[in-house]
Amino acid sequence: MKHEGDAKREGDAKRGSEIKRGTIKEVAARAGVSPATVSRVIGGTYPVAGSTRSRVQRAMRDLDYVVNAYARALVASTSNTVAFVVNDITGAFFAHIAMGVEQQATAEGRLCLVCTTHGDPARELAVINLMREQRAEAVVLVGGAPSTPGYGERMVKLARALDAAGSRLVLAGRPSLGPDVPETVVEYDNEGGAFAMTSYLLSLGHERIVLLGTQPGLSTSDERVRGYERALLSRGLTPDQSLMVPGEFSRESGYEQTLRLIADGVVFTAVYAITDMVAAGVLHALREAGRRVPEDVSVVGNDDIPLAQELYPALTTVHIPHEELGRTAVRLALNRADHPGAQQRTKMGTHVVVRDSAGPAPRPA
Amino acid sequence: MKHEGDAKREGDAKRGSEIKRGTIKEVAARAGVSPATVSRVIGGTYPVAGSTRSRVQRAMRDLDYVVNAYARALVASTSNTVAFVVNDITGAFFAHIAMGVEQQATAEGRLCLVCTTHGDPARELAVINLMREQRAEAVVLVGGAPSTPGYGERMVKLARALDAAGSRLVLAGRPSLGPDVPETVVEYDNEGGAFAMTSYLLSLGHERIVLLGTQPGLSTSDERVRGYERALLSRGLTPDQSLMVPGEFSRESGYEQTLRLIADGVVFTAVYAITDMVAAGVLHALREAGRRVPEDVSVVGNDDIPLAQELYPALTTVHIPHEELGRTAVRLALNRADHPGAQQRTKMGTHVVVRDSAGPAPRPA
DNA sequence: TTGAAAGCGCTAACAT
DNA sequence: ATGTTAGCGCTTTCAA
Repeated sequence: MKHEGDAKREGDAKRGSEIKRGTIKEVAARAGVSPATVSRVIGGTYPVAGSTRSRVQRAMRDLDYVVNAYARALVASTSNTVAFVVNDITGAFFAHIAMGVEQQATAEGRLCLVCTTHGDPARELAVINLMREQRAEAVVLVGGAPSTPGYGERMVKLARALDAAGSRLVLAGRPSLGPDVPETVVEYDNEGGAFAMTSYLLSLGHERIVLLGTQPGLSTSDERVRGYERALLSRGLTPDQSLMVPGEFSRESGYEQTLRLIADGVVFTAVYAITDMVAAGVLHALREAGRRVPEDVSVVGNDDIPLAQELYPALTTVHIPHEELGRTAVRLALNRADHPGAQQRTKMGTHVVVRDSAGPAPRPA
Repeated sequence: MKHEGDAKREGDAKRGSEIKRGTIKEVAARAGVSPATVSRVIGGTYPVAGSTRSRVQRAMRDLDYVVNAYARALVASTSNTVAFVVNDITGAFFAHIAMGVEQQATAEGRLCLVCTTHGDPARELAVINLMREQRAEAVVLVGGAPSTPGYGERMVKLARALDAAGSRLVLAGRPSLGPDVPETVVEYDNEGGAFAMTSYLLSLGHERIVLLGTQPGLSTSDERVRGYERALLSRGLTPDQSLMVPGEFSRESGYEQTLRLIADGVVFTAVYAITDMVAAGVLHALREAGRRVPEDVSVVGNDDIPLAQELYPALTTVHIPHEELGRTAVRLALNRADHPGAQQRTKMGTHVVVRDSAGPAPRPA
């Protein structure tokens, strides 16, 4: 009905022309052939006489014809579409993975659907169903997973449903749902990165290292916490709960929590911000508080988003191969039919990138 | 054929089950009603007896049924899809506009298709055609337009083609194609922002202001150049070609061009970087060269991406209402049928955000 | 090499 | 309130 309205109004404005979407039939009529022949010309995968072909092509050009992707998808029962679901396109972390996803999808001749969830698990589930309606060939979930009760089971169900329909659930940067779930997962070594980073700080002589911005229940956060604790323990240190401070993955949170730590008189010589964005806030707060980085306090981050290089001092952080991760995820998912034996679960490496924001622990005054 | 292969392999793995996508017919059979009734239950816009309704809903749940968006779109001849075409999702500038687009599209019940062009006009044209196939309700082009010869005409053709098919070409942050083109354009006041920023620097006593990163032919760049020149002229100053240096919209370019200026011995007291990213490079180069900001040199940017606040010193820049722009673009495009009189061309305001990177011009030594 | 016809899954008249 | 029928635009047997 909406389109009726459309047509009428536009009709008034432009001497009675209806909304016309050229169809294969019209092309056929104009070229004096049957629709089937036009279809064959379009498909290109079937013998058509040269003269007929050019007549048809001519007609298509004259009518400025474009195929109807829906009609085609309906009969082909494949959509050439990859969907990706992201927390927030705006964040550099997500954006770079998304970039990889889009690149690979395009390279494989697919279109990309995006949806954002803003961290809402319910919305995530809803969105995946939308993608199911769209018959997306793969649904890529980007970034850390919540672990609210019941969430896991529902995801498993969705994974199976997608699988049954010939589609695929892809987890990029989040943990597997279980051993028997039909899924493609590409993780990165969160725990290893956190372990390496914490070890690095320890090797610089730091012992009271704040881990800032933990979010219990979020996979990304939990894994980093584990790496941090493991590094401490392996040096014979006991993780101090008062040094592990929860917070959001945001600049503001980093800023506020740091000010609070200082106000509370907590003693520390290094801050491991759980995210580069958080680190940005930490740096800001320390500067305001008159503490020098890295002379008085060392600050490190995690993710190695482009911002890390721009911060002052340039941020030492854990590098994650964002784009590569996105590309791999899509590649695995789309080619699984052709390589039945191929591994559908991969973990990519991470490593510490040393810049200027961390230095030796200051001597106790 | 690809799916045949799929099915066979999966079949081998999982005791002979075919790929099955539940259809409305199966639901109907299970509920003991006709397909039409199921359709009515789904649509919800038609009277159905309570008992029948619940039987149908039961069947849908049992079969884990989801509608086929393609079949639906085919008959409804509307896709519920908005496409957006972007240079590079990774850039904060694009990402924030994209965010606005996605938000509004979602709010209006549409799905989002994304494509990236990486600045290639040919690819842009190709992508728009893809969107035409997808019958997207609106195709949103985000960011500055190239002005290669012939490009304009082809865009006009596409705008008309989309219009004829009931779709809409939307230009977000790029100039109109012409007065009689069926398009929705939401610009922002590029020239005004550049004028205001340049005036601000002039008012601080700067006279030799470098404009760094111009790209002749790119709409965004050209407009900013105009604003810069107009501000100078209105103070009786003549724009000095040697102070307008071309470059890419990137950090690296800002860095290199600044070093080159210094090496060449060009005299200046302020740098107006055409983009915040460029400004980041400028700051870096100046720091390396031992020039203090803002004491020795003032630096300002344009766009007000989040990075601007993180830079040290925090960057004075021109604010652009990115998300608002994206939202407005989609809103106008989707609601044009309901508000036939509504303006389809808008220009949003920009303004200078004063932070710490610009100060009074230094006294000549 | 080409055409005719069937049908993909759904909705929307038109009947009942 | 529900069922029947006829397509939407395309691809794909099956014939010719």
